[in-house]
Amino acid sequence: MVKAFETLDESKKKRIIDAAIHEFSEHPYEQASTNRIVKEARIGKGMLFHYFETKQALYEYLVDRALRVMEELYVHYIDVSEPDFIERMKGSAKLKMDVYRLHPDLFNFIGQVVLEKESKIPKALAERLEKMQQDGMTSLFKGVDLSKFRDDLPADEVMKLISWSIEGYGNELVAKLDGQTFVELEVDSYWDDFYAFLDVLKRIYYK
Amino acid sequence: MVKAFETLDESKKKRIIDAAIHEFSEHPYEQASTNRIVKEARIGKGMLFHYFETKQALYEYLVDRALRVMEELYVHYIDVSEPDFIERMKGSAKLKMDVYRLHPDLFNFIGQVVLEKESKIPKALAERLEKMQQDGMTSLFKGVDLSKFRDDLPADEVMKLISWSIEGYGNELVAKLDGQTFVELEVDSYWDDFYAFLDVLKRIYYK
DNA sequence: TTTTTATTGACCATGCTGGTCGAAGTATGA
DNA sequence: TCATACTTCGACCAGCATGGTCAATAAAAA
Repeated sequence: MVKAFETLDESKKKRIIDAAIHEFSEHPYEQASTNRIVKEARIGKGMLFHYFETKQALYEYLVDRALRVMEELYVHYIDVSEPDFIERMKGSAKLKMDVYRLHPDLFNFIGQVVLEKESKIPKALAERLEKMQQDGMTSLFKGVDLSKFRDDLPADEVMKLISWSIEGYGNELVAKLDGQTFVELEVDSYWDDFYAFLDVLKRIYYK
Repeated sequence: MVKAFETLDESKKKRIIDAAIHEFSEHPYEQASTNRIVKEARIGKGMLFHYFETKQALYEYLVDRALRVMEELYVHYIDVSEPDFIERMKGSAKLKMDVYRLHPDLFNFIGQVVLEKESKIPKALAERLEKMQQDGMTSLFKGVDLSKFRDDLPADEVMKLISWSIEGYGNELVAKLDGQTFVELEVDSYWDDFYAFLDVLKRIYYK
């Protein structure tokens, strides 16, 4: 039962969750292996199935947990009051980065859950996931001060163009950094470059 | 031996290649199943291993073939003489679409090959693949008439921004069309929209 | 008819799967 | 000290899918 799991050593609990999230973030549900999970978590196979009745139960526990973490973060940290679109995107990028630093595997895990063709999660969870995606979308685009945009283009087109540009910038950065272990000091300079890039976007898309 | 395979009925040969490419485009090497391949190709298991000694040999044959097709297409159809960057991107998008229409699974297959972590292909093939990616990149960016660009931004930044915008546009379109079977007639209107979008980009990034 | 070639799919050893369970270890309490 | 309860382990299970083989057959050629 999950009860037994909840009253566990905090560190062992973390080890198990991390191992499981890691496994499920790298393989789709069917391919994810409970054997690898217990190995990485350094526990016996029996324990995992003592805490969680089935692989499926473990998976649902993880999805619920991941959603909880994300909901928490989004509610607390997203600044919907910022009317400047690009500034809002900046905040969102920072949030994303923070989450990534705090929970490296969480993003990929949720990504896998979304990708899953035949959804392995019960309807209630699926709906929470959907809602989160929806909310994330609207919180980025709603209540923006459109008057700042150049007015030879529809505002929604401008916002799309800005998002795509930022996305492209991010992808390029990730590709460039891939494999590198980046020193703390350098990080700041990456942010500075990013801010400069955002200023370029302002010059292009703002009045 | 491959010899036997080459002298095969053209239609059966195609059935086998298509089935194999399909399988390898949907699963990474290890997960791809020879059983599914022979089933889809409607041949006995024995035949596959009569034509190709091992799964690995089949895989290499397919990679070689895919590279050949792509090299052919790129050489014949890319217009490196077009100095207008956005027009060149337009051509590239059209080419991509044509290839996709002609060989739907080929793109995904090559994608899988590139993704493969521990490369399953011998060095010679890997180098050809690398070269193709390199060439594709340079053929897009080399010899462009930079004087058309607005001059308050470095030319390479402009080109990146344009590429990212087009990529974003494409992704959105694909997401929107996902699952729909699109009628021939509608396709033209999608292209029209795309051309209009390219004009917007010209307005933004050209003098 | 005989010989050669093309083709099949049942079969094999192997390896991994989610899940079980008896046993051994540890803590608690009398 | 002994007995009871709770953890923890990993060998083990049946099931399934894998890449690859090969004896048997069908088709074609001689």
